[in-house]
Amino acid sequence: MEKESSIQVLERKGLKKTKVRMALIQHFMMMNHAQSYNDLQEALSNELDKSTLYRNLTNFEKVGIIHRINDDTGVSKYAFGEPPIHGNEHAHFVCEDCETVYCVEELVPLQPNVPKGFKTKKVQTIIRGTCADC
Amino acid sequence: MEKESSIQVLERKGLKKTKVRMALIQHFMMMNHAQSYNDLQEALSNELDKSTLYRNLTNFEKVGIIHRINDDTGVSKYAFGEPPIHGNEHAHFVCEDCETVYCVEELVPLQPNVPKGFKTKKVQTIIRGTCADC
DNA sequence: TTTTAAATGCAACTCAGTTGCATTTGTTTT
DNA sequence: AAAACAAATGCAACTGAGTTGCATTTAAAA
Repeated sequence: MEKESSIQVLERKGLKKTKVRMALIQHFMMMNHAQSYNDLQEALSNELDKSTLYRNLTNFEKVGIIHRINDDTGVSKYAFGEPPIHGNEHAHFVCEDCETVYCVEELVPLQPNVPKGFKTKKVQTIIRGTCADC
Repeated sequence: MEKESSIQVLERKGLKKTKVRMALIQHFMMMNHAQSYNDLQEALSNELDKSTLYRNLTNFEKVGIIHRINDDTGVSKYAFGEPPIHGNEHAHFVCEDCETVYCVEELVPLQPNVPKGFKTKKVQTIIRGTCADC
């Protein structure tokens, strides 16, 4: 399975191929952990407008290029790849030392029991601990 | 097992018994679902100062009267009771219709497998679906 | 009752994220 | 290849959650 280029990603999703988007996608493909707004700005030398970046993140999430992760910091982070949907679940590991967020395979798909009348649609898991670098 | 009063809670935790705190705790004890800053302001007729409320929430959380919950809205919610610690886990149910957050018993304590070098300390679970009222 | 420390209220601030609008760029049509 | 169109960008101003410093009040201790 060949690795897809940023251009191919944009074509496949039917989005315009702009410099900003290609740089963003290339960066996401390089990183093995989730990126915050600030991480991305820094990676792109702070040359990018705030609203442009946020709008691209929103669009990328909508079409499934990236997915948004909510750790406990109150700051959203984004990682490359489809959002975890039913049957394709994965968990997020938050390092308590360096705050880095990684996507990890979710092996045990837990079936929580909920009160009567409640219907479970999906389950999100956040694992907290220390990462390999800390 | 007798139900504890708000005064007793504050005494047990070694906190000063103020009107604001008693009103807050009484409200938390009444509600069966998590409360946001706005929920609490409304419940207290918007008579309370912003910083006072936030400082009390922070203190209550620190001593374990309430625990903070992070759903995906970016707005913190708080629920009565000890925070979920290891051996005392519970999950949070977020209704996708009304955005209400409930604490539910976590029956299956899942053991996610993480990459080599990663150490799991705790696992947080968010269940999404529809609640009994929706 | 006086003293002391902590809780409250107020105002000003920070920081993430959003919105409206003018300009530019990528893509489509002729 | 040029014109036309829609979507993407940049800018500025805004929103809303949460924080901080400081003066005043209140609960608890002496």
